[in-house]
Amino acid sequence: MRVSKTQAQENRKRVVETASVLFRERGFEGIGVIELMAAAGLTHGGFYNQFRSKSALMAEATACGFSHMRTSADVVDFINFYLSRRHRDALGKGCAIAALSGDAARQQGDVKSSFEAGIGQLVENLTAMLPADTHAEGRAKAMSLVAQAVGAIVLSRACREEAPLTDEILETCRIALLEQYSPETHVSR
Amino acid sequence: MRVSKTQAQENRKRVVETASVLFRERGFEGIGVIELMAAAGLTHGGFYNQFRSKSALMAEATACGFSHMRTSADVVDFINFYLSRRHRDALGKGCAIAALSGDAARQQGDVKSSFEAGIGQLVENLTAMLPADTHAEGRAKAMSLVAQAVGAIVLSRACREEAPLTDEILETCRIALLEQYSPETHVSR
DNA sequence: TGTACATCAGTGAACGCGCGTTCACTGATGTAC
DNA sequence: TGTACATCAGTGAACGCGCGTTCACTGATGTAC
Repeated sequence: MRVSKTQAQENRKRVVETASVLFRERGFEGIGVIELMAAAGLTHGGFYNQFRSKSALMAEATACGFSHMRTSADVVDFINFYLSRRHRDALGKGCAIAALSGDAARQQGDVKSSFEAGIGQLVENLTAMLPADTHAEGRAKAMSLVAQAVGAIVLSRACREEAPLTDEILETCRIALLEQYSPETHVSR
Repeated sequence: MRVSKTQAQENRKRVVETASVLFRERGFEGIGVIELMAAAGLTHGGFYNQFRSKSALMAEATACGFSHMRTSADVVDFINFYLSRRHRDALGKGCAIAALSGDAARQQGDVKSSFEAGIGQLVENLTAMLPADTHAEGRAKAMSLVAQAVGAIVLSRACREEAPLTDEILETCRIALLEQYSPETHVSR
């Protein structure tokens, strides 16, 4: 059953978006092509009409999991969102960097390139928000911030949800980051 | 062919240690029972004499990838080692927290418990090395440090090795951490 | 100490299963006239 | 505008493969006498 070109485009887009969520939730190896296509309301046979391989979809789907990040108004906003229980618990809707960096380390160049772009963009966005004498200084600050934010979420997620450590890491790092990057703001504990 | 009890103990230990390295290198899903046992010089059939399941080995093998961490003499030592190219590139011999936290988030409670213990121990070790007025303050500092260190390695590893970003993240965070946690020491750039 | 036998660490074939990928087919869409 | 046909997005069976796990078996170890 052939489908109109616009319909086909929409289907393709839906596959990428569905994959983006499911990869973040379960990892690249945690979801297969068949289940993925079914989740997008299609059967698996058509997959290779649209994508060269599963790996190609990984690269494309990952790239689409970064864009959400731009919604933060300022650094305080970003820190409070990124290091929140809500973000930690919403794997599929959260930051792809935090959810998939570990997996990315074992993937091919195309997937890693997506991550470089995503990390680079996040760092740039934050650089623009941070006060600094030089661009280099701002960029260095942004990079430290991102590393600590990503590290905190990753560590927090590696703990059982009933373990006190999972919240302790998140809260401790959130407060530390607010004090470091926005010292004039009152830190709510 | 039965084997002496001490030999059997040694074999079991070798399996755990081999698994510990291979899991860090390839992830929990990246290596199977058959290849794993072969790497330890055994065949796969005996696996279930020694372990309840692959998942049980994951928990045990992970725990054994944390102990290396205690060799650092002080915080400067730790930071310079942890955020080094050498550590980043030696996945199998490096810190299990950095190598497997992403995978751990999708594992069962037993594996996560191992991570909690590993993270907790690393934080404690660093707390003892950091100057602080109260234990709570030292612990908070240690946690921030660990989050940034782990985040930096994870992000660095998600980049292609030829991408400038991979070294930039590592060096930027290393310098930032040295300045934060050991301000009196001269930072070598 | 020597002999007979039970134990059990390790072997390797086999299990069902889900994976990524291929392919002949279907039938609505898009196009040439 | 209407008709005939080529295109190709999507279908679903099938492929080989490697996975985690099971199990009947082997034969040296450990033990009871």
